[in-house]
Amino acid sequence: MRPEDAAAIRNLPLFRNAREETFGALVGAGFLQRFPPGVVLIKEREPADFLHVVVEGLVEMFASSAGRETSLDIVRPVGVFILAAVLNDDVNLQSARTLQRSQVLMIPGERVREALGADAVFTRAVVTELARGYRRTIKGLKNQKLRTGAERLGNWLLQEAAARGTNGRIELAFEKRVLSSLLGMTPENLSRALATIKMHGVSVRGAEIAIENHRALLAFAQPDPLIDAPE
Amino acid sequence: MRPEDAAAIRNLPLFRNAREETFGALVGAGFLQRFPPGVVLIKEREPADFLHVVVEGLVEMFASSAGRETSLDIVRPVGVFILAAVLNDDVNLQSARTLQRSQVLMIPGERVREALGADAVFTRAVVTELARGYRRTIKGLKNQKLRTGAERLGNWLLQEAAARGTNGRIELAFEKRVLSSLLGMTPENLSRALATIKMHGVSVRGAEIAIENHRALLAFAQPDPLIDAPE
DNA sequence: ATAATTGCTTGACATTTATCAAGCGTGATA
DNA sequence: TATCACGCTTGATAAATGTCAAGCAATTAT
Repeated sequence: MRPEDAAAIRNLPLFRNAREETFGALVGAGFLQRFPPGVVLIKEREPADFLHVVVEGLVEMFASSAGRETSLDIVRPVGVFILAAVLNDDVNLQSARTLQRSQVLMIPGERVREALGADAVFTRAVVTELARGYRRTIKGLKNQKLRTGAERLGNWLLQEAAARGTNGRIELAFEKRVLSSLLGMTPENLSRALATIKMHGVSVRGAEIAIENHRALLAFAQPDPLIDAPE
Repeated sequence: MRPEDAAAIRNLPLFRNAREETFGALVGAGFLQRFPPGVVLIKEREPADFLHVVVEGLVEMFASSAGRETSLDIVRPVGVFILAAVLNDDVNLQSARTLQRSQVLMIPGERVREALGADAVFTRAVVTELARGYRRTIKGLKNQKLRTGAERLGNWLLQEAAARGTNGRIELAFEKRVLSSLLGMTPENLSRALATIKMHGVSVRGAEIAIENHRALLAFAQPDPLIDAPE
């Protein structure tokens, strides 16, 4: 592991204030692996044996049922996934696959659960991280139940633009079909939603999306901090 | 507080193995209050000052945005709500209102956060409870994104019947409009979904619903443990 | 360079869900 | 008992979303 990667992981809220031995034990027991795009890292229904940390790249969380599939989250560096399943030593509710060439640190779940008993500061960080993930998911549920597809798209664009601080210019880091699934619609409907949203201050050319008229998009999307503010 | 109520709370996974002083400090600092039906206990957007424990009755968690409203969960005795917001000392993402005459224990959030540092066993229980709530919400999101309204209804009925062990006979404990909102549809559409589902082994008479043909309902609803199993 | 693959878009249509309006039935109230 | 209020149901219609099919455009492979 490159020192800068170790530093980035150490800087995660989850590890930032953990004792040095805790961090060492967790990362020391972990495997840092590189994966090409499109690799399935974990499958729903299987036991959550490892806590995963996305060090580099991009990972899609998704789930299937009765022949349908949906994307639930995109994990960017440096982010963690299946923490809840690991802590409760339970099966995965989601699958994960790489969207780009990615580097992932896998820490044995057993070690994570051990660390809980040994390091109170780490435990407190786990509580905070879990609570955050919980609240993120509640926001996702509200987003899904209270909005139409086009509105979800509009708010997603506003969030992305705000997160990147790139003055309303967004370059999609993954396929539109993934975005459509994340937003809870079909690829066809994302195309149409993008067409609709062009009338509300957005321009689209391929993977390049730009918010030309911020005010107009705000009026259309009606963002709500209790759904859209980063958790 | 009646001794049997204290015992019921003590028996919550959250408190079961906590140290006696922890439990005493938390419950001692709390207020046990009775409310008639329809009372709003907490409002979204407001700081989460108290951890709430439903000792008796029934509480609906709901949220609004841009003029729309949806129900997110029903909390039964003995259940806890807004744990995540309390732990992160953040605002509520949901509102809560009583559906029946209810008895609610309110524990100051400050005390809960203090107890986190003082009692490792309690902290571990908080981690487990949070992880459980997290996973429950992910299941809710999958339910919403991967199914039609009628399918959600079918699976809700199967869950209820299984939870009560009442041989497929379900008596609704709250209005159908609440159920419709919980299932992510309008009251009108719940009526239609109930009509549809009569063709799949279910009979309805007012608030009395019965699964007459379990096999047929299973075939229609296609329950999935990764969505429907209790967490 | 050409061909083939792939993802995206568009159109036509079906299904699902929401909205608006009217009517029904039960339980509460006078 | 009669009336009223309320929640639920049903019908008609509209909006949102999904499906199927065809075509387009950019990228990849040959």
